[in-house]
Amino acid sequence: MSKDEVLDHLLAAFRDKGYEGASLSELSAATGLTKSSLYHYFPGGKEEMGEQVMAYLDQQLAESLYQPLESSQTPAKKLAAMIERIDAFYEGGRKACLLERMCTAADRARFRRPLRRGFTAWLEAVERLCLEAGLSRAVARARAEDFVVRVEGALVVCAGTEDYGVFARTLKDLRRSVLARPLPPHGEQ
Amino acid sequence: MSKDEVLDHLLAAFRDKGYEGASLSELSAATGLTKSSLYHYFPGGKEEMGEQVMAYLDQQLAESLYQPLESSQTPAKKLAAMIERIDAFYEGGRKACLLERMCTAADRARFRRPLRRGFTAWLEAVERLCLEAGLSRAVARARAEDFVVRVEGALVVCAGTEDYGVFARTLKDLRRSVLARPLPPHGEQ
DNA sequence: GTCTATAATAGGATAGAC
DNA sequence: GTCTATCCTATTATAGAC
Repeated sequence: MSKDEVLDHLLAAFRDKGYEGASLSELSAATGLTKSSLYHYFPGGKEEMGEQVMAYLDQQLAESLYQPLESSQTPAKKLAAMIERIDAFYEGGRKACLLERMCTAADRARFRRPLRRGFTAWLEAVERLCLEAGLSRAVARARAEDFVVRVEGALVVCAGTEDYGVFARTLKDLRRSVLARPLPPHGEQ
Repeated sequence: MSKDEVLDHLLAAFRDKGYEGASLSELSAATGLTKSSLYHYFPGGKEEMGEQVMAYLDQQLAESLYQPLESSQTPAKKLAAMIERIDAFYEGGRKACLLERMCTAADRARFRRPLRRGFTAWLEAVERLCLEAGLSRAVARARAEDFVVRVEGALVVCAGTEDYGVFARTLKDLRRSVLARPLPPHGEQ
């Protein structure tokens, strides 16, 4: 079995159970490898597994989410494509976000940097797209932040309520609003 | 020590470390009680602690967040007051949400119901406020969902990036937008 | 109601054969 | 590279004294 296949299974396990919630026995079952074999791949034990899984996710997201944003398509089409990939990646809100799950274990120093890196890579990718669509730096930054905030929040609310319509509605609204021209503020009663 | 004081400390521990991440030793240290004393309060062990902590949170939120929404103030003032309490409760994004943390442990049947209950109570409270402000049922429902989604998402992004400005900006935008009259859609390039 | 002491188990990790 | 067998520690949980 290739390293990437192992990482795929570990990623799924950490994402479903959380870092502390996924025991070595479960990680062993998830990969089909014995604990000892896991230690062959990851001499640093569970922490190294978590670390490498985060690096693996980072690479996966760069390939499937961020690089397509650098293509020569229109910003609107690239936004729609990214949102579609996000929907598929999180299976319509049924799968949690690894980054969110790893926040719980952020007291472990090894995870703080990759965590921040994971979020900022995403934020910056969306911000670049907004800039390309002609939004100002300040608006682009705010829209990117709102985008990531709402995707993460929708995943949490889906997990808590088991109402996966939340994710669909959130993505639909983001598709509509992220690149829209900013409006002058209006009276809000 | 009163039961509520014990629950306060347990709530903080579960919120900071997550359900699996908070060991009995830590819960013991957090409360100042020995493990055995904890079992006196919670014969069902750690699961019962988690269960009762969720019920305790439910009651706290009802008192401090939802009941004030039933007062005779204007909707705008009640919204501002709730957002201020949310800001204080989560310490400007520095404290996680217990509900979010418990989602990881949702495979334990005992937590699924209180989790859903916790989220729906919040959703319904905001929805009632939106209705009171004259929004249609459909818009009120969507605004409430967006409200909870964005608060939860902002907490996640804060935890991941350690940039607590995200929480402040999210709350500021919610204060402005939640009760605003809906606009007719406009061309979005 | 709080403690000391201890059980029983599961967790993470290692040694060494093949 | 994968396995069996094993170690040590931490974890959840209980018994029983005060």
